[in-house]
Amino acid sequence: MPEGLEAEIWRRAAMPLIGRTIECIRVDERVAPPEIECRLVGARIVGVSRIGKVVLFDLADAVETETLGLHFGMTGRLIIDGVAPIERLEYASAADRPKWDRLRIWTETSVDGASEPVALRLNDPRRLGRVSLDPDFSAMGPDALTLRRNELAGRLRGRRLAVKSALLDQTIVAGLGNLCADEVLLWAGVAPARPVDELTGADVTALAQACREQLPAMLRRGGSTAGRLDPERRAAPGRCPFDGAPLVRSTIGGRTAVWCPQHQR
DNA sequence: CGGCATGTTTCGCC
DNA sequence: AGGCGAAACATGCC
Repeated sequence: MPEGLEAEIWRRAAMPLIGRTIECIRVDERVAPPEIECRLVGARIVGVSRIGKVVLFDLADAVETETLGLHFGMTGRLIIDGVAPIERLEYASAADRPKWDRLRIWTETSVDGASEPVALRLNDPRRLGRVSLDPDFSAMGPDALTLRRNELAGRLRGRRLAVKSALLDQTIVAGLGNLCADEVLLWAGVAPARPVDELTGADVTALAQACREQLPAMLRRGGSTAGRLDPERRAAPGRCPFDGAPLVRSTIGGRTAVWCPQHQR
């Protein structure tokens, strides 16, 4: 479930780390560069930002490194000072086993305490998440939360893939995952399998508007599972929350799409 | 036990 | 060459 909305929740939760110095690091070398330890110990966290689904820690005094990037994959979650801002990840284990920690960072304030909570833990059972140094975002599309109609139109120009596949392509729009993509299509009234070269100008406008209006609303309510198509409704598609027509489940781009054939065209 | 799952990367085919 | 779809990745859970 970690989509851009979850990354934004974690970014905000990580703000208290700003100003702290990294004292100790442990990584799972299968998902993180081994040199991270010698490069980052002694560095200071000077900012926390987000691009799409990636949380970024801006560093000062690190060795040949500006930024630490956290990619959560399908089941990664962030724990800051022992607190998980998102306790339950949909489709992921509810457990939090230490053996699933892929990155641990201790800072000076966290080493002090008797209980010694780790300042930052990336806990990921399925190990599809990644830790990166100075990640390259040159190909990344505009962020979904602030997407403008013209930005979307520009990124879709010359393409013919299904609109849902386009929304999930991070080089077209950054931050949307499977749940948010379905939610945006539901609000915009666009069928997920529609090829993008057949979309009208009004469709593109509606898609961008659905992103700008619905994604922040979902963020306030708790993330990508806080939409009209909640996980229960996805699992056993009931009726469309807008018009009551039976919802349909289909596979597009290898992912499950839930949509309403009545009003999504 | 088999099937399914939020994401990204890789492969092979036009 | 590059767009696109399918498969692969890894692993827990129902």
